[in-house]
Amino acid sequence: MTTDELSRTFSALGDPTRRAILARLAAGEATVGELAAPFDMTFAAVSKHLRVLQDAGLVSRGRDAQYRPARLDARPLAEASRWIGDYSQFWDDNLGAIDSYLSSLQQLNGSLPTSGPRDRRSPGRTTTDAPHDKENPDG
Amino acid sequence: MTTDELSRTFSALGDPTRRAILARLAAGEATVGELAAPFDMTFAAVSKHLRVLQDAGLVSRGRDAQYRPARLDARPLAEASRWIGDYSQFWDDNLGAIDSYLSSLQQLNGSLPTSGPRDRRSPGRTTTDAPHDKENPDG
DNA sequence: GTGGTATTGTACTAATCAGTTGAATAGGTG
DNA sequence: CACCTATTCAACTGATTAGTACAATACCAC
Repeated sequence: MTTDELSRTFSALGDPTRRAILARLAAGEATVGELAAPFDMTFAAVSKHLRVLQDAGLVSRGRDAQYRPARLDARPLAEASRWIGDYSQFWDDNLGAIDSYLSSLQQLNGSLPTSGPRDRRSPGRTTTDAPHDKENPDG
Repeated sequence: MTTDELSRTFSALGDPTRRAILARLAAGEATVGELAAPFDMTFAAVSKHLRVLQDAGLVSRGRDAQYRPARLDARPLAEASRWIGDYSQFWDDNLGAIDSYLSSLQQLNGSLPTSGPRDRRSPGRTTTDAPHDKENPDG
């Protein structure tokens, strides 16, 4: 189903059990049994979570006798962090970006006190497909 | 059903349509119609995506006549970024943390060439519940 | 080889999800 | 008022997900 890397990463992180597994793996590699211990869950369920993390590239597995130790692979996290980082201006820049964008538009428009640019009263759609003033963070 | 904030945020980000919506909203608030335009999808579907983003706190809605303009709210992204940031040592620290952890354990163990600490040959589980050398990033 | 431990595969269930269609609501315009 | 636009609600479908139980596999020790 050709789900992109970023989607798999974020989806994998969307489950608290999987985040806890990653947290555990941050302290070093661990077996399924060790990973399953804190949870009220069968080994098979944890094994499935590991499979999801593995498909997202967040975990790689080894082999040591019966054991298949899992270890953290943080590279996809770096990519996810980079994606989120593209929005950092919207929380650490005191929302300056939004404000300046809106005020620049209201300057052109002269009306509409709080709600920004609403101009289309005709069915013909203005070509508002990609009005990004920076490149689309989604790639 | 009592899904935590972080899970909702990451799950919301796990869909490329929703990420594209956020990317569009980074350029300023937009109506459902505007947001739906680039997608081969009904308005209702986009409306549902917006509901998910809203439940994750990533989007807030306004009211302007028939329009319910959506605008980006990046605060949950900051939290998500902070969570991922707890793992940044594992990608920008040249994997030093993992290496030092493993070598310190092998130093204690003296055997097991590549696979780290595998010691439990008895069913009694060693209390390996929370062996973090930093506090659990999951809270 | 037999038995024990660790892990995964298979088959199943209940819940959630992404999407649809079509009706309903809310508001502006003639 | 009737009509049009924008959006959401309700009901439905097909796919995915998180979990289970149990069998199968892989490996080690005796």
